Amino acid sequence: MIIPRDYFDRPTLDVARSLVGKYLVREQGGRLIAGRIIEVEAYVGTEDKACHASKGRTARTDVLFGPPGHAYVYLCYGMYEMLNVVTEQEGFPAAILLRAVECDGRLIDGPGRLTRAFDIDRRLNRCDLTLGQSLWFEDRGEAVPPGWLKTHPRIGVDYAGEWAHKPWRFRLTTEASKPGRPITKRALSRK
DNA sequence: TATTTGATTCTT
DNA sequence: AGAATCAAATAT
Repeated sequence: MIIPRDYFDRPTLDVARSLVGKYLVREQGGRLIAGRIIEVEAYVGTEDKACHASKGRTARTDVLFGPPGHAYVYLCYGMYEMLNVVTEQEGFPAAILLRAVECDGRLIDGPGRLTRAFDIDRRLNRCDLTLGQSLWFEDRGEAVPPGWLKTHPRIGVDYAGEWAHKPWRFRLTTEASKPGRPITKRALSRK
């Protein structure tokens, strides 16, 4: 089921939590690629100093103030495209950064790697992500086991003072990163 | 108009 | 620890 607009028209932290375990799907020229969402970060309102909207409504941040369910894609560090989905009602700027997905058993870990793997760039900025065209989210009915969703501080936002400490990063514990599975010689030689 | 700075990743 | 690389924000 394609995730509809009203799903994103809710408190951003709620959306972020529930988005983990859902799927990000990319379609272009007949090629379809889908990844289970493993890690996201929430950016909430003008008060949140880590949120780009804290600088006010500019040409760049305008989309954050718009209706939910649209893409906010921007260039970071001159080389990496960052994919976000806008949340909450029109007029309230907030979004969720997609940081990691699991694709065919492979972990694509890092927002820049994710957009590269899915061939996402600024051409998709302001795109409607609820139409099932080019890029959308799917609920495939896979429940996240209780206790497997962990919160952490957001990454790379030290400049945001107090706001940098908020546990607004959400990550799903995966088989690969599960504790209690020490690497053995046998595992290493297995390949 | 000039300089600084990132919601990062890769190499040394 | 530093480079790559550039648009947006900030300083001048």
